[in-house]
Amino acid sequence: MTLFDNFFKSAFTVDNVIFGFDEGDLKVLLIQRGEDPFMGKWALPGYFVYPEEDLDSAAYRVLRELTGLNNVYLEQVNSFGKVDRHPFGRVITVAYYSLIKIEDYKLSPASIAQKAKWHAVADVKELGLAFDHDEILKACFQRLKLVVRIRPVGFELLPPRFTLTQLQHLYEAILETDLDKRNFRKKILSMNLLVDLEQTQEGVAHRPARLYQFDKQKYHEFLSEGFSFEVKESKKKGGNQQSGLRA
Amino acid sequence: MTLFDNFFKSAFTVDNVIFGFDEGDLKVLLIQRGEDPFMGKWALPGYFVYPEEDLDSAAYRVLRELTGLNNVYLEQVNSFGKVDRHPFGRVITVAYYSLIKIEDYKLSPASIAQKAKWHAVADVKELGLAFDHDEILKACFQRLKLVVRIRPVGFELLPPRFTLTQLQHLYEAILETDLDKRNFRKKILSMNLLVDLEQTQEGVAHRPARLYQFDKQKYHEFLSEGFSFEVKESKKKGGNQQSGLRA
DNA sequence: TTGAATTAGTGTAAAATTTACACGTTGATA
DNA sequence: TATCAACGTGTAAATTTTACACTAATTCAA
Repeated sequence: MTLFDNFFKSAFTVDNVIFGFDEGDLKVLLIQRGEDPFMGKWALPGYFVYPEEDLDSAAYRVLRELTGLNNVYLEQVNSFGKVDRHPFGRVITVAYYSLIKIEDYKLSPASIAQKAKWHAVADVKELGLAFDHDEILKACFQRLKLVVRIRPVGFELLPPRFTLTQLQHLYEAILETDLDKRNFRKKILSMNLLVDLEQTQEGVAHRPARLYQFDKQKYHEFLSEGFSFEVKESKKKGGNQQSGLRA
Repeated sequence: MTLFDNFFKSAFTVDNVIFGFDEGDLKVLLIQRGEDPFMGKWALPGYFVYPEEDLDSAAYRVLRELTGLNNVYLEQVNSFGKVDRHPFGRVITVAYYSLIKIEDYKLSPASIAQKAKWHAVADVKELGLAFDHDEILKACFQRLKLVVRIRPVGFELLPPRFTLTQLQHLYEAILETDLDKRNFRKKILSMNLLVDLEQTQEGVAHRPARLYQFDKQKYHEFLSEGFSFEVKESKKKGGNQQSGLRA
């Protein structure tokens, strides 16, 4: 309550949906509120935007303080500003989502203080988050579903070495669907973004899978070329082109 | 300057990129600033968000006051909050874009007072907008390019009756590309959203084109079904599915 | 009245992409 | 050494996308 006095009638915050991937599940890092409103409830990590701070910087700050990580993928999604979304006053929040490698996450003082914990996204529906955070999570998850079709997000979410099955499970978790193994592999390998490490898993009670890593070089080429929604250039000199109209 | 005193150190605004389509060009409604900063420069219409007003409502209000229109397509895109984006203080703005039928737009007192004028989007680059409005316009235009692939935006931007060539020009303007006439028609007509009015243009100095209108019924079915990014359901009972991974 | 100008309207074949689908392989373990 | 569990692989059909060029309808000017 005290903080609000510093922020006039309305306040400006960022909330961050931090996605990770582990044990076949897409997860989100939540904190447990230690004060009213919504004491004891799970919520998205977020904080006020300082007067001399850009929005993106604020989102990075929240992420860094909680996870110790920086230089990760972070994207603004939407703003949420319903008049009554915070019971104590007018609070407008800008929602971000970020993708991190869950194994890189270490318990920080902030994460302990805020009782941060990973939750499977699928389980959060029943949990019921504080404020309008269910809605924010939904919007960010939706956005991730879009982005996964354009950007190879595995690079951001998986450990350096991974199997194709792990990658497939990641896509299945994000898209909330089953994928055909052979078609998935065909597609992914045809993108030429993966390097076959010619190593195999160890210590699994079945045929061990090959390990792959992302080709960082090609990944960045990929992003700079084909991004910003490919309208394929025609081969003709005249520049006749054709659009999908519907993907 | 006086207004800022009412809004403490930081202020929240909405800015609205109002798109229209006319004479083969995608246009945007700009106002000419009558005061500092950026006096005389063109800018996006926008205004402060009132304390008791939702963000969307504020965006609608800006749109309504300027155009007299309501019940149009309006979508939030992003927030812009760089510390120095406004020379007089911290102003965080939420950007919206809306699609209107340019022929429905009537001069309002507000549009006269603010010297509102339609500009071809292509020409705005050279114009140079106030604040970071070039960036905002770019983000909204980009978003429109995405949305046009999923949602038949012609419904929002064209007059009730139109020719297929007009529709094609609209898509070409948005996608900034040329489309093949036959392929375009094939695609559009296969969507089954158009009604052939069995009328033709009049008063044109060439073969007159057929007129079409959107089938409002099917348009709404279309939006409720296939929207929110179609992951096609498999025909199998088991639920095996296949994604594009890359549109 | 005629032909020149201008835009409308139409189909097909090749290429590329997507989809559906099943079984032998490998290594661990009991 | 047999069983278990997940790995890894190819092909054919269906669908979608792409490339491409001429005739039709109307106005206008000679």
